Amino acid sequence: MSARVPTMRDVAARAGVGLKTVSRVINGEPNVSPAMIARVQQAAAELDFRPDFYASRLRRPGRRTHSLGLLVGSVANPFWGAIARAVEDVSAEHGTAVLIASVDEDPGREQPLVAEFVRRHVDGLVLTAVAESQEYVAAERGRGTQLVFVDRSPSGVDADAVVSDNEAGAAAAAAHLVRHGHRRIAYFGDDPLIWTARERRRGFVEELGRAGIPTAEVPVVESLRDEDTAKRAILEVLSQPDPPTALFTSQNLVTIGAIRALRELGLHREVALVGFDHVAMGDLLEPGITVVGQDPYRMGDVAARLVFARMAGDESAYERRVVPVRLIERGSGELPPRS
Amino acid sequence: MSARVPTMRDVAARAGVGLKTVSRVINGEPNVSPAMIARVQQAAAELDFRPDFYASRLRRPGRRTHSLGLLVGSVANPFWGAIARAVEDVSAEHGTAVLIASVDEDPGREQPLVAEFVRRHVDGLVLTAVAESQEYVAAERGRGTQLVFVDRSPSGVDADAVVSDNEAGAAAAAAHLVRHGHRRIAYFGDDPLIWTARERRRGFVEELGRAGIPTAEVPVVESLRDEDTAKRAILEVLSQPDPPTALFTSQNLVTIGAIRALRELGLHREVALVGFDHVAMGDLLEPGITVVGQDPYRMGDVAARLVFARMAGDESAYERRVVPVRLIERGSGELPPRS
DNA sequence: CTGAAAGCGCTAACAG
DNA sequence: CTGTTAGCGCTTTCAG
Repeated sequence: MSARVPTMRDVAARAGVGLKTVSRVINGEPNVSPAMIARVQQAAAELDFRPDFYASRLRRPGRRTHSLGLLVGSVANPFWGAIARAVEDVSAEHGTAVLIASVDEDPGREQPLVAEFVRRHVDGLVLTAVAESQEYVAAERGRGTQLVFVDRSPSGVDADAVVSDNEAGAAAAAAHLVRHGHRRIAYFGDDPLIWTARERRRGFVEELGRAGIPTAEVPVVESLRDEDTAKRAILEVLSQPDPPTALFTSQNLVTIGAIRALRELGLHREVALVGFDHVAMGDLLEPGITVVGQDPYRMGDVAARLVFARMAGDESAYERRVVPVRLIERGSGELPPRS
Repeated sequence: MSARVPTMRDVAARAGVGLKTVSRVINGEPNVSPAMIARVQQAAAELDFRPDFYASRLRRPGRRTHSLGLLVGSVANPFWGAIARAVEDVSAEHGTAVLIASVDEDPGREQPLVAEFVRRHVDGLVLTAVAESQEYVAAERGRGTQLVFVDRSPSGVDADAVVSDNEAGAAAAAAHLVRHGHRRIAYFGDDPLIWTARERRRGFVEELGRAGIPTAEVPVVESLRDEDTAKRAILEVLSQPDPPTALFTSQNLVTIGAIRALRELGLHREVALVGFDHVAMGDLLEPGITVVGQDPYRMGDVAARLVFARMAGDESAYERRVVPVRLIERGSGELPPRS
């Protein structure tokens, strides 16, 4: 059923020339007479010949596949979608194809997915670290695969990483709430196994400490990984005696859970809220949602350019590039504490 | 700098066996003594040998690369993100890698991106049609590449396609607004070059006709491709004398533009709105946004399963699978006409 | 300028 | 059960 595909040999036969001449023409190598070029091109066109990308790779020095492996949390999440799009765009500039995979937050899937990329001989990797250690990548690197981590710093290995300024952003959120008069501020975060979650918690709690709030007394709820768990946790905290007057949510799904919880209790104009990362339409809600905005497209862009630089031979020291974040006031974070 | 990678030959030498024996062990072929298996596996482990995926493909019947090309509008858009995620998930079940690319709405990019996928010998393609004709895919199919279109039906070629029930959804929106008493209802849509935009307009306008509204009098504004253009167009229509009492927006970005325009004019509780496709947080706005909800994950899932069936040899007639949509009432679409 | 020979890393086909 | 030989489609090397 699947038709036989013409090879270079077929083209050579049809054009009545040697195999190597066809190879020269197809690859645009010099030192071929115009007449030959024409004959070969015609024969190739007549057969609709397409060179076998992977066969040609086999004998070429460097053996590049001009492809790149991209491991994201989940493409279905707009945050990762923006990162993916940036990586795609930069890759397109370099004639490089992008292989994509989503790990979710399953540590066990990270290494197999990376191994799969490597098996396919990608030239570079843009990775999201979800496992406890990324030590295993050393072996891949030893084989000449360049790699960079995005969004989260790796453990157990020295490598390039492009991350948001998580700590500063969370600290800014804390300072903002304190400035608006809050003292009882609760933290709702993702799984502390995730690097960003730890950074944000640290930035947040330490800033409260600097503001003179005993850090031991800050309510901290963690391991919230979806809207629903977050919503339930927040409902519970708010229904206890002497509840917090302000909330900080360390991630967009948690922020959405908080919004839903506050609405359900009718407290969305009473309890202040600052979220880390954008929430869609956050400016159109009542009140608008104050967030620490990240720039995922920028992160993806920087990360991709970094791998391409490495692939081009850049051997300077590994670095951590920090992409700034920005507190965006939209109402929910400027609510005063309830009497 | 990039280290030399061990080959099967190296493993054979180290284990003191023939090349083919190593091949057998690596591929789990039968008829190898346990002792041999152990020796080979140890040698392979010591060298951290990994078979060359593409070299092995070369001599294998079928020549499968176990990879799939996915062309979406843009991964940065959650609609396509969900489709991409579904395709990824199904592909993972089949041990197949996903190559991804975004076309935006640039008709000129479609064919080159598909050609690039084909050049890399993907086994199958999941495609979004943005060019005027998809006739060119016939050549690819002739080479044994299976393909399916998603979201939009192709032109000029008979092929599998998975689409939303655009016409019925748009008609349902029109009927809903009529039922709530509206007669002057405006349509705001995307570029009519896009198949879905045409289908939705047709479904919408024809339903109004059936309701006895002269279709020639229905205000139709098209070619709105982003929030901003949409917002401006809607502001303009609403500021004219005798403005519509209800709006239908045929796409999520246009819907968002409409929401912004209505807010700016303070008319969000006066003018009814039904949008096609989900808008994030649409249920939390005031009023909630009534939409015709699509199921992009489902579309991606069905499309992916269809290509895999084709790749497995299914040669039944090409079909168009229609994924149902659902009108979700949330407030904005149930507003009565202003006096 | 052109082409024949060798070989990339691996698997199929065929002997032992 | 094991190994040898040929060859996948192409590029390199090297000789005309």
